[in-house]
Amino acid sequence: MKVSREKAAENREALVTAASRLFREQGIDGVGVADISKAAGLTHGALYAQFESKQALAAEALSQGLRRAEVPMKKAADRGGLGACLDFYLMSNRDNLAGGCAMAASASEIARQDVSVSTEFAGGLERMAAIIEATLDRALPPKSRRQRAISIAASLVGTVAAARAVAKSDPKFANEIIAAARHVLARVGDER
Amino acid sequence: MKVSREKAAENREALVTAASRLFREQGIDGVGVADISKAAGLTHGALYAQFESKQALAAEALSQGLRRAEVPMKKAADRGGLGACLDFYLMSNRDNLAGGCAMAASASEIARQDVSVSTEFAGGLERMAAIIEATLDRALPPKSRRQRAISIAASLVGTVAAARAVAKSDPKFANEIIAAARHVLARVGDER
DNA sequence: TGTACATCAGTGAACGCGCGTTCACTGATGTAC
DNA sequence: TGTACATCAGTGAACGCGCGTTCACTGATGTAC
Repeated sequence: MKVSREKAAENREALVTAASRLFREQGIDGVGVADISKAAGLTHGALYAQFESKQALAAEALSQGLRRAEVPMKKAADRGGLGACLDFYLMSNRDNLAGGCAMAASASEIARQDVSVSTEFAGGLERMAAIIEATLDRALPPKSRRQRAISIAASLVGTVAAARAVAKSDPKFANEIIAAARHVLARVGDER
Repeated sequence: MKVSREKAAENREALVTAASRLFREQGIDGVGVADISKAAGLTHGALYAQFESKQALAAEALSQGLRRAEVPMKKAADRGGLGACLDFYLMSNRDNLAGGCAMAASASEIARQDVSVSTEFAGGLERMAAIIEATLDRALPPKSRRQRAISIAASLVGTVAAARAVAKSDPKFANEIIAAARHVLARVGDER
């Protein structure tokens, strides 16, 4: 049956939020449309009334998930600089894999998705680099600042992805990877 | 029909090699047992005569792929130090995604695989860190050398995974990520 | 304001498809005598 | 060295299952008069 425009908008939001969470927990290929619809309290038919395809939902869910995660990261960066920003990203991902970074959760499967999903990933990485760049010494040449920021952003994503990959067999190694990144990447920002 | 022990060993090797290549090209979840068997010139039944499951094959394929890739990386590290080692890894992965690093190709889907696959990934990352550590200044404290090596290894994997993810929508950004990592990670090794 | 009706978000059965895995069978291999 | 036979790598049909997507239908919503 038809529902009010307001309710339909809520349902759409619920689908995006459920997809965002499930994709971060299990990756895009690891979650089916039935899982997502069920988590949103709807049937899969409703999903196709709102989105053209699973890929279209994936692009929107990735976008929402990344933009939401940027807010506290930006806050940490503004308050405590690069170190606080790195700490926030690495610690929140270590302690909460389910609610963690969507880029780290899906990096190596993006190439198999629609180009719109890749576009959202690229935008997320670009904005993450911008947050990091804002913490770097303003005396550094702009080119160097951008290089460092991009490299730190990609390294953070890779560090969390790698830590999660080894966590299944060797949780101590996973923690060692996170801790090493904390020390090493902070120095990348300080160095002249 | 039965084949000679020698031929059976060759067939097993062909399955592992085909799986290793296909997994690097398309990820573990992106390739089916039919694809692998066909690429090895066999039927899927032969795969199950040699391996207990797709997961068992995946673990062996990951192991083989990583060990083979370490040889030229170690050579580059021995000859040209950290810079040459980074260049080799980043350039060979940028120019040959299909034949590239199995860790970068599968990082974010490892958590969904059997623990044996995670174990192989962890071993590969550990050995990669060892190759990098051997290029670092021997005057540095051992703890710092290991931290740097692990962080660089995880960063390299993440850099290539991120570059591949954005390459589908923004190839120029992909190259920028690779180039930034070249400059920045080399300095992580030099810095006192 | 009240009535008639077109709209369309959501339901749930059904679609074809490819997945990983199983299994009865084949027939060359390799062993026992 | 030659013969008889057990072994077992490989074949290919079949299994159940879950996938993403489609579609006829429902019925409350929201519009037109």
